[in-house]
Amino acid sequence: MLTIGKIGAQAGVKVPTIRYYEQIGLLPEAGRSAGNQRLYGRKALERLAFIRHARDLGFTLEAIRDLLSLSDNPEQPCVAADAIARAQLAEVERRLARLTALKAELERMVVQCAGGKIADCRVIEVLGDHSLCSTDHRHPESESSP
Amino acid sequence: MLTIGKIGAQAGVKVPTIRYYEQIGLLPEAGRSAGNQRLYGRKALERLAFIRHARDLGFTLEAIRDLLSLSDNPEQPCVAADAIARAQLAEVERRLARLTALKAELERMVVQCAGGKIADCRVIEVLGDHSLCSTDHRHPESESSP
DNA sequence: CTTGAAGCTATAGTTGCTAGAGACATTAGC
DNA sequence: GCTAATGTCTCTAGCAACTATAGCTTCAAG
Ligand SMILES: [Zn+2]
Ligand SMILES: [Zn+2]
Ligand SMILES: [Zn+2]
Ligand SMILES: [Zn+2]
Repeated sequence: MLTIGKIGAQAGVKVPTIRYYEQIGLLPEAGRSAGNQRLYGRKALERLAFIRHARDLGFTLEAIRDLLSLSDNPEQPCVAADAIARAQLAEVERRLARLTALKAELERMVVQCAGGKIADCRVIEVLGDHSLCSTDHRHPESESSP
Repeated sequence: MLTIGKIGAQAGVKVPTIRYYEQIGLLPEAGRSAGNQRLYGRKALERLAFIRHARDLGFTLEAIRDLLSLSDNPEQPCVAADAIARAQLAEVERRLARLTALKAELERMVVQCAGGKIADCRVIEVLGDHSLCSTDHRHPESESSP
């Protein structure tokens, strides 16, 4: 049996994050020691590692919740799991396309600026006027998460 | 003079977002009509469009705050503005690299799964074991070991 | 047996908004 | 002029997915 700090270190997840996962029902309530401290076994560690890995791959906690409940029923067909993975792939491809456009725009900005006064700064100028951009990088969506 | 809904439509920013920007000091407090409604002029519209464009390019509000205060001093050198843009470019490139690895991993997962039971699902299997991955796609910030 | 690290609960903060409630202002049609 | 529809006002709360703090209790090493 491992303490919360130990599985945290093993799975690469911070202690408060593990408690958070338990709080939102992603991890089952852990058993407790005589002194009320959480104790985990091998199954809990595997589950936590699964969550961590899926988070690393950009899945939302909601998607992970579904994946976990699927993986708890090994006899079911895996179509649903594959669909979640394909949706995540599509999402990653969307972000990739957007970031590629952003990169081009930012490169143009920094390359075109000759340095000098703010009044002549190409960065400031372009930021103030999208028509100076070379691509249509609009269409706002999550650009921040992973 | 434009109402909040009008500049919102012109700049492509939702009304509550404009009020939020004012609240956090990104936009100056707007003048008011006799009936206490916000009124905006051309300068405010330009400032809002600047913010919107910078957001579209992925800048944080904190970076935008700095860019705005720089652009308010046109005689200053633009080194600081260029540095912010280059930092943003670096950030975009970092995300791009990570998303590219993620895309490869997700593609591998969905391609390798033959369909069938969850017990044999490659998606579930790989999510449970990072050593089955072909790249090191892990999130850098989350990993800080002593 | 003491001390310091690790654990506990509970609350609040982060970022960049978005949604809702309930009251007031403005405008269009009649 | 009047009414109805829309627009705007303030305020609060909520989203994801944690992270940080405060003030305790418990555990393990020396
Ligand atoms: Zn410049
Ligand atoms: Zn642009
Ligand atoms: Zn499968
Ligand atoms: Zn992996």
